[in-house]
Amino acid sequence: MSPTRTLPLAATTCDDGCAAPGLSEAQAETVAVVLKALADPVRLRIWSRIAGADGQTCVCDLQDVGVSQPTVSHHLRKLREAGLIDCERRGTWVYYWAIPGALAPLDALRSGT
Amino acid sequence: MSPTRTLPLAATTCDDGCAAPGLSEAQAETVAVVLKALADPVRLRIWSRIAGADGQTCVCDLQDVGVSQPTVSHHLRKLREAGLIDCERRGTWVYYWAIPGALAPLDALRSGT
DNA sequence: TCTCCATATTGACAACCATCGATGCAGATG
DNA sequence: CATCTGCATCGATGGTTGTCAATATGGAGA
Repeated sequence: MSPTRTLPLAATTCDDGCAAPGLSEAQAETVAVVLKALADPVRLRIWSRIAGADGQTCVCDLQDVGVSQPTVSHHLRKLREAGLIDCERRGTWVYYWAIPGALAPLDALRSGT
Repeated sequence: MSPTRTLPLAATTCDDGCAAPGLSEAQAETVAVVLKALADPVRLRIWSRIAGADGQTCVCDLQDVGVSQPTVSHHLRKLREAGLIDCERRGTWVYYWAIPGALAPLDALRSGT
């Protein structure tokens, strides 16, 4: 209950003429999902190997990134939940590949809208 | 102390001929700094406004993103510590702008190397 | 069926993080 | 000098996350 103010007529804001709306809340949420999935050094290296591979990548080829086997599995699940990779089991081994266009949301960072 | 094994001759690994080195540990660390800074919906919206603005952006124009003023300040600090933005105080108000080329490390995601 | 191997899941724990209210600080203004 | 305002910092808190040891799962082979 503030008293009746009659004088907030002048400069309640700065005059930089800013009106840029930027990303919407929904857009930001979508992009953040991808960014969060990649925002870890270990996951980044795993992703770069899978995405940079010619075909598919066996999990057994990802065990030299410096963390334990369960941790690698944990990171693979995170990348899968973010829609960046998918996998298939063939016999004893499990193979992962990058989902095409999964990084498309990141284009929203490049400039407007 | 495992006993002398003489038979690990066959298939200890799969045969997908994978040899992709992917990002180095140092590279991953660098890229992850930028990704971590942007991997939050609120920071993303703040960044998109600052980076999308014509000139500089006054903090007072960033107070409508849905969090308290101290939280906005906290996010601005995170972005600054990550080298994405810089600021300057002019009189009563503080103005922020995007550091050119700050997103360059993200090019490492696009393909090889 | 019994064993072995590759991978996933579980449970626990320490570290980190986003958020807010309260407070501090620096210009501007009277 | 006193006060107001815009922004930053502090301290606390609940939630999330990366990590590992232990265990489960499921296919292959003896």
